[in-house]
Amino acid sequence: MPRARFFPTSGAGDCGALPDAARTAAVSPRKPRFERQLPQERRQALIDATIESLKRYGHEGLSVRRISAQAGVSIGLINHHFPKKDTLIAQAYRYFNSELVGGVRAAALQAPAGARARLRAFFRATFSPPNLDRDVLTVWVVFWSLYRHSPEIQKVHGETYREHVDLVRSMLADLAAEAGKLRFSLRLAAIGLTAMIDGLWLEWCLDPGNFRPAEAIALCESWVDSLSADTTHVDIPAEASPPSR
Amino acid sequence: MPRARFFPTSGAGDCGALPDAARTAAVSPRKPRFERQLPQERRQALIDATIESLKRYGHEGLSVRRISAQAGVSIGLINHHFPKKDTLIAQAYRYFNSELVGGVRAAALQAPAGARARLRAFFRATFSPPNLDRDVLTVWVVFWSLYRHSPEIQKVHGETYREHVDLVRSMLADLAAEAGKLRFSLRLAAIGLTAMIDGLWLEWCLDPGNFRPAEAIALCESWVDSLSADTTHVDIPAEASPPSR
DNA sequence: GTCCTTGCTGTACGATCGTTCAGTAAGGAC
DNA sequence: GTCCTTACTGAACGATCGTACAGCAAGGAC
Repeated sequence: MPRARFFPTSGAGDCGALPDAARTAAVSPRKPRFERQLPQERRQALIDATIESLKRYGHEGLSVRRISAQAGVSIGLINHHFPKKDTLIAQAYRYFNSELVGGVRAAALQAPAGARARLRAFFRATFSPPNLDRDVLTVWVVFWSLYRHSPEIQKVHGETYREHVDLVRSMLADLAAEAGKLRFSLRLAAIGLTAMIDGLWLEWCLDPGNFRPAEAIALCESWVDSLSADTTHVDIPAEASPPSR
Repeated sequence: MPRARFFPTSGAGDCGALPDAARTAAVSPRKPRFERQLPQERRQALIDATIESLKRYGHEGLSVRRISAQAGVSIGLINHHFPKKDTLIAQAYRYFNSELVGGVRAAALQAPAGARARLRAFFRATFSPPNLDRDVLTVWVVFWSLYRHSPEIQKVHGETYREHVDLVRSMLADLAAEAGKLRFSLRLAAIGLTAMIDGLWLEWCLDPGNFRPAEAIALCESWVDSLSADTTHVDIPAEASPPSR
């Protein structure tokens, strides 16, 4: 799956109406009204158009008319390639998430060896484009708003979110192997770091004027510092129903 | 403004159709078809119904038909009390936010004296009902999805979010006065703590099985600990455009 | 060239949306 | 009791939604 394709150059958004010259004077090699594409490619183009439409119009960008206009195709083509609109939405959500998670994962993996270096690269990728983009929040929030009443969206969310947490946890596990016992259990440390990252990302997207990306990175690094500092281990009081994972 | 009114008992949701007995046999003291209310009270009832409708139906709960059904009134009444639907939505958002912020603020203010005690009460209020409720996220996400294209929502968000950040900052200022210099500037410490809180709250609402509220509180307390621990002060490298606040 | 597959178009349909408005009736003033 | 104000109802409007489907046409097979 090719990456870095979030801003498709294909969809012009003003398609559907041909220039007059092409209709009235049907002269010479007669330009075709549309181009056929392989189903697989057309489906990806529709997914790209869906994400772009959400970026532009927010929740109103979810309609088949907006999406088809963005993709430069007719309304009916969506139902030709996807049984229902919801199927397209869910697949767009999956693609959107996998692109973002894949980006930060790749940044972490190709960093110099060592847990701290990998974490640093991970933070830098998280707090820079294309991840740190207000449009990403716009799109994400629309998907979230479908969460409670769409099992498809729930399924996709569960899978991609797990990917993200596992990435964070594996890096913290490496850190623990290098620096000794952490202040929290690995599980809790991953939860806390994920919360810090998500919260900072959310705050920045809502109001980018509040702080600079470098400051967000410094806050994350500092939290990791305090994790591996050899203070007393914190024990959480047990309760009735301990979490399963 | 009375508090603890998030689950109005008024709107039954099945109103609109009267029982047959009340229509056909017009006997005796003839029950009135509806009850007049003061505009102020009816407006609040519609705001309550809006929030309840969003909790139940998510984004689909935004329609005037769902809201009026929830409130047990006719469709036209909404436009009788609010010029446009968006006005009702914005006012519901304001009320929703002020209730939640007001709750945690009250909890912090009536805690025993001392910065740590106030922060502890603040954390406990944040990570317990009615704040820690999946329905709250459902409602919030719908409001967020309107953010980018609604100046009204943006205005309300800016005002109530500022309230929240100011509350966090004042408590951290007290902490600094008691415990000496913090690891970060007051501004950055407030940003980090807010991020940790919001991130944990978000994670829990998306998947309550992941961790217990007590663990979230422990993570927050631990972060405050590391803030006031007298390690070296972290300086963030300056950049081109420093944030204004 | 002709044929055939099928990607693709675009109208049509019923449902639901936000808003309007003419009319009804609740309930206090008197 | 009568009158009057106005909270309230509910049908109707045009716009837009997701989906269905009959027909057009691109472009490879031959």
